[in-house]
Amino acid sequence: MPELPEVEVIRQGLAAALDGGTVTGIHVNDVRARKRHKSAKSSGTAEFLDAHERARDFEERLVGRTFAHPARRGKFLWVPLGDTPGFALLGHLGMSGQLLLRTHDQPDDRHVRVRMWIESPEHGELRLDFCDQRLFGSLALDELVSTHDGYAAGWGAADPLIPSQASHIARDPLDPAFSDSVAREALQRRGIGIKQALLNQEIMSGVGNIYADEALWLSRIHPETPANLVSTRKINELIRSIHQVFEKALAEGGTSFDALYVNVNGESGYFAHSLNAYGRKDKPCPRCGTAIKRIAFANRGSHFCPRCQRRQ
DNA sequence: AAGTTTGTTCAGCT
DNA sequence: CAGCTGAACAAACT
Repeated sequence: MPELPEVEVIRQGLAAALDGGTVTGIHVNDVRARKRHKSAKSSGTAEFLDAHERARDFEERLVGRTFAHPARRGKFLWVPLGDTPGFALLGHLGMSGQLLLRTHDQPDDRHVRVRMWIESPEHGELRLDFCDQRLFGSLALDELVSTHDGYAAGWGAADPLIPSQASHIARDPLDPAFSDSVAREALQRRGIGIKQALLNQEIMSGVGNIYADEALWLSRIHPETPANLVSTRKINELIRSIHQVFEKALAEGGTSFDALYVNVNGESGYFAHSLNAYGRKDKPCPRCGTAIKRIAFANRGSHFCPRCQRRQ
């Protein structure tokens, strides 16, 4: 369940260890963990063989390569290859993915799907383990393409180059090149519920189910209000609320952080935050005391205060 | 033991 | 083509 703040904490944690580091070895334990990786070569007919062939292609093309500085847009994280311009290791954590930095002698964590051995100029010999219980996350070696607006691709990115698989993702509210008016107009063009629009990463990125509920609670908007019926004033307030929940979570996530032990996962991260709406069904609204309501909406649970957040 | 939960992509509509 | 809906993916929970 990592959303933008959790992914950003991981990016910051990986930066010192990976920047300038060389991949001395790599092993894909579970071929499903890199389903985003598209082989450069044409592949076999059987899906099973195809997956293994692509896993081998991933290993072969990454071993011996050197990493540059990690970057992020929304929930997508990538590490450009310093010695192979135009390519980056791309990762998405899905719902349960973790990128763990370990020393060579540390015991295995659960669900290690891909392991890389790294020689880091700062920290010496390390392991980078991609762990994922539910396998919705994935790694890939991806090609870098130009950003649509010509600005640097995201946080940590120096160049206007973004992995092809993340190029359709909209900028997130913490991105220096994020535009409030572009995001507002994109939201107001849609007839779908405002919450559903927030979860669409092509309109604005980084927001998942939890922070969507929190930001809507903060700005007192009912999740099912059609996006095009939310006033400009309210949309502006909503964008400010998203900023606020992101910054707060980022500040909290960043404090308990150790460069050699990147272990930020959804669960422990969110537990540390004080949530006002998400997961608080039947508990009192911290603002007015009314019981928080939970509804199933677009195949997700939505939590809101029926008094503060009135339906339009 | 079937249902719930989560983010993204894609097929298939209007 | 743009916008939208629903299915699919995986596995640990209850």
